[in-house]
Amino acid sequence: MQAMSHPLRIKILCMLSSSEMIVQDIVDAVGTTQSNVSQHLRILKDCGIVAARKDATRIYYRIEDRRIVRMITLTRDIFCGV
Amino acid sequence: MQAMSHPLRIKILCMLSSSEMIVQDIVDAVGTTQSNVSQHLRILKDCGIVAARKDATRIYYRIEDRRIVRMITLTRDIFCGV
DNA sequence: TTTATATATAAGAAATTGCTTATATAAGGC
DNA sequence: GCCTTATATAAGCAATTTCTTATATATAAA
Repeated sequence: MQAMSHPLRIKILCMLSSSEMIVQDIVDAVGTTQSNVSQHLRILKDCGIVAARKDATRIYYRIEDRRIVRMITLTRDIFCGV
Repeated sequence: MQAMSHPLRIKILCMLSSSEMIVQDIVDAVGTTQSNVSQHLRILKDCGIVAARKDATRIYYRIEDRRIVRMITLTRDIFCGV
């Protein structure tokens, strides 16, 4: 849960809860450095919250567990107004 | 969400999700100092996650929002095995 | 084989968080 | 009033987290 509770990581998880994304698109969307995003993704991956698949040079990240998606949705409902 | 994601605060919220409690009982249950618990409770209160009511010298803490309870329950389901 | 693109990792400074210790406040009992 | 109990707050150190900068790896393209 601590892994999910960083503003940037929540933002990433919100995006990933609708579809998988490659790193570069996440970088563009959140507006920070590639290195920073990579490090946050690693934290999420190490906890098993996201999974990655490789396609040539690109790496797609996604949320595997449907319950994590539910949790993100619930969080958004509560804190971003229903 | 960050406010909820500290081990001790999750423990406190788990307990509060079943019933309101006074500070001293929380202190006894989690096994740390009174000061430490007070500080964690303040963080939770400042975010509006818990509310307090006073009865003479005792202060009862509780979770007001049912959705917070749902969130704690969901978290427990996910991370403590269904 | 060199270059460019996509991503990951390492290292260290800066910022934040958490805990401890000490003190403050408030209420009740003597 | 003074003592005790319940709780809160303040200050400072320790630990953790975050971001930046630099470098590494891997694949594709030229």
